[in-house]
Order: sequence, then C-alpha cells, then structure tokens
Amino acid sequence: MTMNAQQFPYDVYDDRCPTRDVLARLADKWALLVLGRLEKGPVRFNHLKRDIRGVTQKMLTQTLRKLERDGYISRKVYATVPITVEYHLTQLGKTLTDTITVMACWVEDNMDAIRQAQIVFDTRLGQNSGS
Amino acid sequence: MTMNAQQFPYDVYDDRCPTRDVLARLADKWALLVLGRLEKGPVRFNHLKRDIRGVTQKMLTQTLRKLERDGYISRKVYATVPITVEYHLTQLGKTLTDTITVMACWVEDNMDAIRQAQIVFDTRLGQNSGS
DNA sequence: CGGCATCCCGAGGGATACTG
DNA sequence: CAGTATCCCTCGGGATGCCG
Repeated sequence: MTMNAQQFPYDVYDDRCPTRDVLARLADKWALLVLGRLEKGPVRFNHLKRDIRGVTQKMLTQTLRKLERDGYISRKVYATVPITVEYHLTQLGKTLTDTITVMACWVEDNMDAIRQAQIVFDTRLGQNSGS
Repeated sequence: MTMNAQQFPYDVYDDRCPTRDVLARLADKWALLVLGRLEKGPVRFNHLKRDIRGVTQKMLTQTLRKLERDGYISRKVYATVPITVEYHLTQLGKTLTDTITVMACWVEDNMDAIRQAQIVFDTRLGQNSGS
C-alpha cells in the first residue's frame, strides 16, 4: 500500500481501488510480452506480431491500445506507402519494463524446477485415486 | 531467452515453449495478489480471502492449486476441529515474490501518472468523433 | 501495412448448494 | 473452516473478411 500526495491510499488489495484494474490489465500474458519486447527498442506492428509467436492480430491490437491508454507506450505513424506504425516505450513505460524483464527471465531460469514441482504434484494426485 | 543446462533454450516468446504457459499462469491478477500477500508470511485460506478483496472462493481455490502445482507455495493442513489450512511460500516462491511486490508497488506509486495518461488518451478519442 | 468489424464458439468465472 | 460440485451465462479471443 502506497500513499499518494493527499488523497486516500492506493491499495491493490482493495477491489474498489483503481490500482486493481491497472494491475489486472498489466497481469496479462500479451501485455508483459509486448512491453518486454519494446524494451529492446521501437518496433513496428508486424515485426512485433512476428516476434511474439502465437499472438493474433486482434489481441496484439487490443493489447497495444490498452498499453497506450495507460501511458506505457506511444504510437508513431509514418506517412509512407503503405503506412508504417512504430511503437515505443514512454518514460513511464521505461520505469516498468525492468521488472517485467526480470519476471520473464525468472520463468526461463526456473523452468526446470517448476517442471519438477509439477511432476511431484501430479504424482501425489495420482496416488489418491487408487481404491 | 535463457539457456538451461544442455537442452534447447527456454524462450517465453516461443509459443511452443513450456515457459509460455508458466508465464500465462503467473500473468494473472489473483496469482500476483496471492503471492504478494504470502510474502508477508503464512496465511490461512479464509484470512487470504478476506485480505484479497473481491476474490471469490472458487477463484482463490483455483489460484492456490495452480500456484501449488508450479511449486511456488505449499499447503499445510492442521487437524484441528474445524480443520485449518495454512499456505506459505516455498523456497522457489520466495525467489519470485520480490519482483511481484515491486510490480504491485510500481502500480500504486504511478497511479496518478497513469490516470493522467488515460485522460489524455480518452480526450484525443473524443475529438475525432466530432462533426 | 496496419488496422477495424463481424461472427461465433468455448472457456472463465460468478452464484449457489452441499460436505468432511 | 476449507473446500468440492453444479448450474449458467457472459465475454475473451480465434477466424475471417474488408478498408485506408
């Protein structure tokens, strides 16, 4: 729980607090992947779509709009033919991506341990079904 | 992208990589809130339910099971009457919660800036509908 | 190229009732 | 207290087609 200037305290554990919705939009697979990718520099729409395997054009567009609305990223349109659109982090966004990258790396670094935990968990479940 | 011992590289940007699913389960509102709450110490089910305002019993149970399966948390059952169940972080989970807490605090700390960005974004949209 | 609009299906998740 | 089970309905999100 963090205090802002002089209103009420912001608290993600309070479901009526606006921070809850912000967290919910950030706690999203595609949002994290997009922000992580943009940390390496500005990227065009289709480039982004290729890099983030499995994302559909619809989900990517939706995600980009949400991230832009919350002020993490910015859209730059070049009047080329055909049109070119580039997305890049804002100053606000740059203060966020370090944490996100750490999370993504953490998952990759600990994948083996996680797999092991899953096997143990699933095995324990199998035992109980006997008789 | 991180290399594990001697197999193929783990990469959350590859949709066929198992890390993608792990990230997806972690990129979840309730998962983040539960892990954040457990960082302060072991908590019982109903206590957790009260602390995380707005979570239903179904979602909390589902979330706890997923977190337990991936090895972040552990369940300790006390044979009291009525029964008591306490959830706590595993060693693996403890290496993860720092990052999560940073994310939650980041949202609270930057809520004012985010609100401002939303207003600007929504205003720009309103202009275009004119005429 | 970078979208938006539409259709449509299946999973996510709320509400409620029951149990060890 | 700490769940499981069921119903039920919304809406997330994929597929497809069209446009500036």
